[in-house]
Amino acid sequence: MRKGEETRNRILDVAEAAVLQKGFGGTSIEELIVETGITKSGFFYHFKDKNELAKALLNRYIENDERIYDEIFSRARDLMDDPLQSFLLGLKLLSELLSDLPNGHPGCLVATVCYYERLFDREIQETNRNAVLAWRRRFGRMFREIMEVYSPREPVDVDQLADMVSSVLEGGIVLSKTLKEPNTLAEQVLMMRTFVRMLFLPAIESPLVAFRHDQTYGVADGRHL
Amino acid sequence: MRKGEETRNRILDVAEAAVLQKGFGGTSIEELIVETGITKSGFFYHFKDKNELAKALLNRYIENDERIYDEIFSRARDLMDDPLQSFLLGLKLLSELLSDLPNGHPGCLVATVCYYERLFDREIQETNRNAVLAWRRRFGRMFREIMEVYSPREPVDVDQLADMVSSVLEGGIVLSKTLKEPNTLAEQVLMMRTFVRMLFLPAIESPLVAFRHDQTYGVADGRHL
DNA sequence: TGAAAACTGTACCGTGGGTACAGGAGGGGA
DNA sequence: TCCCCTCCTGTACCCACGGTACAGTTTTCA
Repeated sequence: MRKGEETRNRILDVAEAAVLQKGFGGTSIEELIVETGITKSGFFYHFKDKNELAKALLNRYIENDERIYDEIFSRARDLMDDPLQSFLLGLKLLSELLSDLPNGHPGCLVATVCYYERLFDREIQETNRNAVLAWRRRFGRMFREIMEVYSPREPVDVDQLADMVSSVLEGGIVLSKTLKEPNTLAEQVLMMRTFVRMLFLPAIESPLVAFRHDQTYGVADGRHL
Repeated sequence: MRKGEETRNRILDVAEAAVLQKGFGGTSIEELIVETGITKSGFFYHFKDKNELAKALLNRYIENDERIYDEIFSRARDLMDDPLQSFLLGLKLLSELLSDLPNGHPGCLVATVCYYERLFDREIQETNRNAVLAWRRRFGRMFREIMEVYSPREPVDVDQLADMVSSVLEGGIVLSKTLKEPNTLAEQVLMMRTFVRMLFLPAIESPLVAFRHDQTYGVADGRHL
């Protein structure tokens, strides 16, 4: 029971690293069992086929991903009361976490599955879709909270704004990996942060601001940091 | 000569569609020759191995990609003299082109290669890297032109800003494909457009703008965190 | 100590990537 | 007319890999 879980996780660890580098099709079960130090029979004891492995891999990845976002943004929430400042801090923390990764971000399994879709069953595709929708809900929720206090400088759709966070992350990973510039991803997150800050905070703080906006409480909150 | 080119292109067409749906590892030469209506020997007459196919595929894709951007942004340049307005129009045209794709964007080969890197030789990885660098140069050039006329509301690094256009495109493709929402990609491009507009255009057009700008620039910017 | 869990070992099958090579159709130039 | 070159087809074969089947062995833990 205990032992089984452990071996299973070791396989998943090895598989995840391999899949993110070579894709599912490029990762052979053979190499996984060699690196894990298990036999072929042992492998198929844990996963009845490659699709089953993919399913477990994706679910584990998504859970872990969610956990990380939970931690970061709840920590940011603890440090900042204002929803905007808290979100901005969250993006900062995220970018720091990303730039601390020694070899850069290894890649996103959601993207890997996206570019491999046809070979998986519907269940995996649905899981993947739900993961992206969860991001949308997560960031959407945060932006809605922000909008209860601040009004955006330009009209934006909350879901589209939330999606942009995901886009920049996914795209940043692709750029970072392709360019072999580990820092590019973190920089992109900070660019997104700039966008959000600019969207909700008035650029200049001066008494004149009050004349521009009906509501000025956002200004006061934004100033003290 | 003529005939050979034609067959070769037919193979590439079939291969591109397949690879974008299933990745390189998930695409078998067998299916390509069936769909192209050619024999295995015929296939290997044109491409000595799968790596060679990938190389041709990627080069063709990148060329085509560059051509599309050239067309869009040079058309925008013809219609608008101002570099900012021209760029904003370009993004609008791009988003329209993307939302006109009947089944959504089929996927980006650069991303596919990125998530498959280890199985290709250095040459392909370099080609891919150069493609992303070309995007950076392209958009960077445009932003530099813009900055000769407009000053950004917040300090930004030109390359990072240029990369963000690529990020949003790549990420938007992933989201769009995964969610099976063809329009999401076009919406993301428009969000990027909003960002650029907000960054360079003053939000409110009133005599106060000029006044505020000189006086208090920088107070609101990133001192926090 | 005994049953269930967690494997190992062996043998086998089909598919796919890839090689080798012989040969044929068709067009274009000498 | 002939020949050569391009563009293929056909056949045969090799190995790697995914996957199945199943018998046997060790480890764990209740």
